Amino acid sequence: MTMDLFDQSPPEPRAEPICEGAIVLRGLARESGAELLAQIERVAGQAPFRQMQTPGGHTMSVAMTCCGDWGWVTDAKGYRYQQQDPVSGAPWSNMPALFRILAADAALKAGYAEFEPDSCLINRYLPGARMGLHQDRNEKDFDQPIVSVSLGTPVTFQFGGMRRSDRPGRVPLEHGDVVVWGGPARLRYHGVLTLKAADHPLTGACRYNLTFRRAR
DNA sequence: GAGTCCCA
DNA sequence: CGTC
Repeated sequence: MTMDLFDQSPPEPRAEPICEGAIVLRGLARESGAELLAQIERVAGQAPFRQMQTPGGHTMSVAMTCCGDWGWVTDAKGYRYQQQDPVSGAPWSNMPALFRILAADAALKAGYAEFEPDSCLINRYLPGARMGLHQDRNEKDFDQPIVSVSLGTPVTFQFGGMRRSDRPGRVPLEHGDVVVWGGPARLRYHGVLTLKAADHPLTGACRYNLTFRRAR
C-alpha cells in the first residue's frame, strides 16, 4: 500500500449512515456541481423559481421550480404532482441526463438499484429560508427512495422519526453532498434549519437542493 | 377527511 | 444558542 502525498485525484466519496435506510454520500456531486448549476439555470429559464403557497395560506420561504414528467406544486388546494407548470400551463422541461445519471448512481450506492426518477424538485434557499419538518408522502410508491443533492452554501439537515414530535438528528450538508433515504426511513420527517449568510464560489449566498423522486 | 413543507 |  503506497501513500502518495501529491495525489491530485478527487477523494473517494464517503458514505455516512444517518439511520437505518438513510445515508449521506459525501461529495458525490461535487465534481459535477458546475454543470448541475448550469442545468438548473436552463430549467429556471423555462419555469422561473417561485415561492408557492401552503394549503394553510403561508408563503414558503424557499423558491421552487421543477423538471421531469411530474412537478411538485402546492397552493391553497393542497400538495400534488402535476405535469404542467401552474403559472404558464406548459409542461416542465425534460430532466437533464446528468440529473438522472447522478440520481441513479446515488440510489445504487445506497442500495437501491434501477432508480428512475420521474420528478426533480429544485429548491432555492437564500439566507433566512428554511424548510420545516415534513414527510414526502405525495408519491405513489414508497418502495422508491428519495435522492437529495445539496449545492452551494452549507446547511443543517434535520432527519427525524415517523412522528413530527420525534426529535430530529442534525446532519451538516455541504456542496456536493447527496442524501438518500428509503425503505424503513422513507416516510421519516425531515427538513432544514434556516440558511445562514455565507458565500460559495459557484452560487454566492445561494443554496440549491435537487430532490429526485418517483412520483408515479 | 387528514394532512397541510407555515408561524409565534 | 437551544427546546418545546
